[in-house]
Amino acid sequence: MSTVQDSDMQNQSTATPLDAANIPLTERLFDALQRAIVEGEIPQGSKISEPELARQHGVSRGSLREAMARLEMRKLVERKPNLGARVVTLSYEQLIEIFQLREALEGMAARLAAQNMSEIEIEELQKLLDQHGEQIAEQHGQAYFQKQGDLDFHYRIVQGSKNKQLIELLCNDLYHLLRMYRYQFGMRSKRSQQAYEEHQYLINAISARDPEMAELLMRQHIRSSRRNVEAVFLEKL
Amino acid sequence: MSTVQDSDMQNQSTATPLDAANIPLTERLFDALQRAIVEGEIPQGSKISEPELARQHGVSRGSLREAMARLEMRKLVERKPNLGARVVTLSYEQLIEIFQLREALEGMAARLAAQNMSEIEIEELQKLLDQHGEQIAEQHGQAYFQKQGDLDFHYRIVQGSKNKQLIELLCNDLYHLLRMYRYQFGMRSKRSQQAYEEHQYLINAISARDPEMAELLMRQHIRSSRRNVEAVFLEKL
DNA sequence: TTTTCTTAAAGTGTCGACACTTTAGTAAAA
DNA sequence: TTTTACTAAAGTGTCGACACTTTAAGAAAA
Repeated sequence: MSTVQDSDMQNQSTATPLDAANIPLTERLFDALQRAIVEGEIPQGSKISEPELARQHGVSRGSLREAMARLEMRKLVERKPNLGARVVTLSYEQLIEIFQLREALEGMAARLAAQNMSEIEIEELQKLLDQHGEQIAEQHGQAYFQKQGDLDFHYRIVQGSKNKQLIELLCNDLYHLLRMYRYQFGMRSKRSQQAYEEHQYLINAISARDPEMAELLMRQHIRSSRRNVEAVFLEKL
Repeated sequence: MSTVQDSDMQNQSTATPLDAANIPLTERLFDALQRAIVEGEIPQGSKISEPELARQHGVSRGSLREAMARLEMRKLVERKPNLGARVVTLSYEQLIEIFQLREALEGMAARLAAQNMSEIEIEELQKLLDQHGEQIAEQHGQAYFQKQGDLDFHYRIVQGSKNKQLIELLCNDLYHLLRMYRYQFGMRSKRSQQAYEEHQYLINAISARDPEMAELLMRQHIRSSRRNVEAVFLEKL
C-alpha cells in the first residue's frame, strides 16, 4: 500500500534519497503524528498532552508545538487556548460534506485531465485499471486492495489535471482526512465491480479529450460512492 | 471594508468581545503577519529573517516560528530547511489555477445554497445586491467599492451552502491568497455592470430553488471574471 | 585583477526553564 | 453525606540560550 506517498510529493529529493537527517525534526514529527492520527493509533477525540507526547517522541515541546500548529491547519487536531489540543472527532455529517467537496474538486480535476494529460499518462492509467480488473476477477467481492486501487486511480487523475492548487489541495490537505475516515470507519466498498466500470468510462472520456463528459462522469462516480457510504451507514443503525 | 473578517469566523466570542489578552500571542501574530503579507507590507518574494521579524513584533522566535508554520500551510510563505522563509511570489499561472478552483468550489456552493439558504438569507442577499446597484448607478465605471461588494456577495453564498468544509476552505484558506492577488495586482474590474446582472440571475436561480441552474450561473460568472483578468493581463504586456 | 580559501557574522534548528492557567484532589463547612 | 474552598499537580504560553549551517567578507594564491 504505497504508490501514494504520505508526505509531500514536491520534495526535490537530494542525492541520498533516504537520509532522515537534514530533514527538520519538526517535519518528521509532523508526518509521524499525522500518520498516527490517521491510522487511529492516537484515537479520535482524545486529548493530547504536549509534555507526554514530546517525551514519547524524544523531542522538545517547542518542536512538537510547531508540528501541532500544522496539524491544526489540516484540521486533524483542534486546539483551544489554555485548554490544549484534541484529535478531531469524525462525524457522518462531515464525511458527507467532504464528498460534496470532492465531487466539485475531482470533477474539475477530471475536466482538466481530459485537456492536459499526456497520451503516455493516459496509457499508464489504462494499465493501472487493467490490473485492478484482474484483481477483482481473482478475489471477488472482498476487495481490500481495490480500496487502495481506487485511491491510486483518483490520485493519478488529479495529478493529470496539472493544476498545482488542485493537486496540493486534494493530495495533501484533504487526502489525509479522507484516509482517516477510511481507516476508522472501515468503509468497505462492495461495489468494486461497478466502480471499475465507472473508471473505465472515465478513461474513455479522457482519452477522447472530452472535458465536459469527463467531469460529468467523475461527479457521478463520486456521487455513487457517497450514496454507497450513506447506505452502509444506514445499515449500521 | 469590513463585512468579511480577516480572522477565523467560527470563534465563540467570549464575554468581552475585544479583549486582546487571553488570545494566544501566536495567533495574533499569525493574523498580523497574514495581513501584512496580503496587503504587501511585506513584499512578495522577500526573505524573512526570524530574529528581525521577531524583534519588530516584540515576541520571541519560538512564537514567531509557530505562526510561520501556519502561514506556510496557507501557502503565504515558503520555507526551505536551513535556508529560511520567503513570502510567496504571485504569478499569473497560479492566479488562473485559483480561478479554476473557485469555479469548481463556488459552483458547488451555489448549488448547495439553492438548497439550503433560508428565505430570509435570500432576501438579505437581494438587499445587498440592490445596494450595489445603487452604488454603480452613482459612480459609474470607477467602481472600487464594487470590488468589496463582489467579495461580500460571494461570501454570503458560500455561507449559504451550509457546508462547513466548503466555508472553511473558501473563507479561510483560499480567501487570503485571493485577497493578496487583488491587493498586489490591482485587478480593477471594469465590468461591474455585467457582474451586477450576473449576480441578479444567480439570486433568481437560488430563489427558485434551482440548484442546477445556480451552479451553472456561478460557474459562468467566475469564468467571465477569469476572462476579464486574462484580458487585463494581456493589456499590460 | 580574478579566483579560491579562510573565517567571522548571521540565521536556523532545537532545547530547557519559568510564569501563569486549568485541573484534580483534599480538607473544611453545611 | 454533600457542597464548597483551598492547595498542589499538571499543562499551556512564552522566552532566552546554544549548536550547527549557511552566507558574506576579507585574505591569500594564481
